Amino acid sequence: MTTANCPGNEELDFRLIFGEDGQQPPLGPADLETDENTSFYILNVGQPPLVVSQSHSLQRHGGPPPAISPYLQAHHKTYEPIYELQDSKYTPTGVGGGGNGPPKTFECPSIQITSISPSCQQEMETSENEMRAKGPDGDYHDRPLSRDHLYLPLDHSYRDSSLSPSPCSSLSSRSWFSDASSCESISHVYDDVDSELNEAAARFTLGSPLTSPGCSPQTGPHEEVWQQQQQQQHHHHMSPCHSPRTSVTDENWLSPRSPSRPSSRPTSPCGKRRHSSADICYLGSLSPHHSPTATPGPSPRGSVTEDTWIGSPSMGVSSFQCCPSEADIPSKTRKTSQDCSGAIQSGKGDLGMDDSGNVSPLLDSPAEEAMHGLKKDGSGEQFLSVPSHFTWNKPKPGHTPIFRASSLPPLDWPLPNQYGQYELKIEVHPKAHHRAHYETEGSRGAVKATSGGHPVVKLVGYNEKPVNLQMFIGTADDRYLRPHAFYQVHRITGKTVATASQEIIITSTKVLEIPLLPENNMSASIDCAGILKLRNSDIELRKGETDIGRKNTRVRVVFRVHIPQPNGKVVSLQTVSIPVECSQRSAQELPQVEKASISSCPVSGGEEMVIIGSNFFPESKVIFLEKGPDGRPQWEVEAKIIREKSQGSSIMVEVPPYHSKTVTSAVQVQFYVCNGKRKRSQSQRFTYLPVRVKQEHRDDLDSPAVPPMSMPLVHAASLVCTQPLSSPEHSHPPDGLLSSSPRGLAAGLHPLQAPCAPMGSPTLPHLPHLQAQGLNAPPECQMPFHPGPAATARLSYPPSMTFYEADFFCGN
DNA sequence: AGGCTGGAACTAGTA
DNA sequence: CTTACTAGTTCCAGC
Repeated sequence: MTTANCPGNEELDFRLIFGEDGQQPPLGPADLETDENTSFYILNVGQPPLVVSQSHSLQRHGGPPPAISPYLQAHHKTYEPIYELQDSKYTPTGVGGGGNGPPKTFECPSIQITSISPSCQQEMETSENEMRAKGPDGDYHDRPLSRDHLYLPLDHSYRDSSLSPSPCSSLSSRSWFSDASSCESISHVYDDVDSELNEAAARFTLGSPLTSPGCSPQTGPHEEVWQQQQQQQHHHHMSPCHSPRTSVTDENWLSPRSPSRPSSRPTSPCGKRRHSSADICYLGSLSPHHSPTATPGPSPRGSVTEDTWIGSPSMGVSSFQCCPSEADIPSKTRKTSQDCSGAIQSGKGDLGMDDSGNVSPLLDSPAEEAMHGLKKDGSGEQFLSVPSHFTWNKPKPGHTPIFRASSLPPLDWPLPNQYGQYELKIEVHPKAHHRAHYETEGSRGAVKATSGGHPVVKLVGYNEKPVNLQMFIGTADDRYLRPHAFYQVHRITGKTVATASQEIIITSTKVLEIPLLPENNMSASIDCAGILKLRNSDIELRKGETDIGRKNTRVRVVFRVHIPQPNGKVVSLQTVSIPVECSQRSAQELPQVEKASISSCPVSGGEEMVIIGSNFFPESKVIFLEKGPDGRPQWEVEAKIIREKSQGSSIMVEVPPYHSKTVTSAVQVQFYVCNGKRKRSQSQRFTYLPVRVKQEHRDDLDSPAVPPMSMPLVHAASLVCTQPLSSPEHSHPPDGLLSSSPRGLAAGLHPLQAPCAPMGSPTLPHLPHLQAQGLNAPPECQMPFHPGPAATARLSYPPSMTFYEADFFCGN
């Protein structure tokens, strides 16, 4: 969807599409309130409440419509056709569809392009013919596709195509999206569907996956759903497209690759596909033998069946994203951010498009922009960034995490980890390294904890009945937390796995659902979740994908729960793990900072700071830097390493003096450990304090009220004076700044005086987006948070020295 | 036999 | 244009 640099393509003028300023059109999903009064998912209200068919393909093959989780359904944001059960309970409805009367969905804010690249026309015609061939009885409408409309990918087309069994897909979504349609129609539809929403909410409460499969053997909607989900999985296993390596697992089924690819190493001996035009010009082809993505050949893994391709939610859009122009080339490899400030660089992240294309929360604060800028600075990686004036609506600070059961928040929607008496906490965090496996590999096992066990997640404050813990793989960059484009959670099964789980797809992201049972104290050991790496080339070729895969190998594990409330609504909480490095190479080579002894010091510098981490070598350097608004370093200095007090897992440095001694407020800078060119740790935040703040800060640091095991994070102290709290949406603090104890902040306390709340604790309900950025600290500091005893002993650190968790700021 | 691991070969892309 | 390097992906072998 990147259009800024599409010579062969007609440029999209988003200002025209979304109105001036890039504002989204009225009633765009993200624009809708999420409170009790409205739903930002109104677009899906027309969907069948409980069971919907998942994919075109399944239907096309005459198979029964597999069930999907109500969660899944609820998450289907719907720029999609309405489906009706195949057994004549449901058939696609929508404009031109088999339904009589108007569709009960809302037109999405799809982007329409008023021309089509000639190079794609032929394929378009082919596709069109196929579409027509389906006829009204099929999933497609006989209404010819409008060539005058190019439906850009809603987002994550790869995942949409490959992952989602969602009914949302689809071809019909194009037809359904009438030429004449617009969001204007929402208003009159909404009234009609409101009651349906309520109904769906009621059903959710009764029959949602909140009831785990392992729970009471009651029959009912939930059990039905579970069974249907099992059937669904079974169905996929019965897919005609089997992997030569393994059976068709969910993973395979979710694979983006076309079944027609002859080899898992499709092109070069190493399977690297080139971004050739031949690969690129796939658009418009709806042939089941042609991947909607650029993958030219079949996958031996049989990853994606014809069914999944056809039924993929993005088919309705991505396959018609014509124009094999530069837009098809991995846009991340282009350094455009500087050049096209006037043009919109689109894509999931940058435009704030969420998984299904919804305009989603986009953090657009100055700080956020600064963070965007930070990326540009990287040596070699220049990420497309969002011009500051293209800021979509985002969740309003202060939103409560209360949602209708039928309109659960998108996966990239910020959620607190605590609300009221509820708290979702990660009691044991995953290890900082987990080598993800490729599709061409076997599983590399479940994510483990440092202790050797597995991550443990617990829901505190609710013990009434089972709820499902959702888990997915999120990003770990400096932008807002969202599903990771290049990694998916992978369900691990086997005798070594004790925790039940099931996979569902939520807007093209694989989500593992794990029951939290009262008998287990609403706690679960996550021994059933591995991480699958998707090939960068597959992802980057997606339309609309702006995340770059290269060196984007860090993830965070995201956990969510939706706690049912008596009123039929749910409280949605989310917590995220520490960043997890998933690359073999990176894990071996990149230095990693786990914690530091101090988070700040006076501008005069000179204090000793011990950095604890891994992959520290004698040649390692510690660099302090400050970046300007454009993300470029304005000040950079190497800290003096005290070699005699450094060793393998720790480095002691002398904090260099700040370049200006006259600052009147705290200054946020960064430091990182560098093992050489391109071998940097993640940047860590550090704060230089003006003199007047110093004493106060030191007092706090020395305060015995701060228990070693529950130490606020490194940057906590920096929050004191740097960011106004009154309007975080307007003065978005940098990520690290978000991590201070909201509890303390909310209470007006110095962060270090506050109890140790997880970073981003929802006790600051007006800062939900902060937590969503994923920089909340390990709630209970499972990481070695206390002063490392060994290190302390060996290196004779001051007894009072306390280490602060690295905040894993990714501002490289 | 199959899953899990660690290691490394190999290649495309980049500097 | 060539070369060296980097990082991603695949394969192999062992447990």
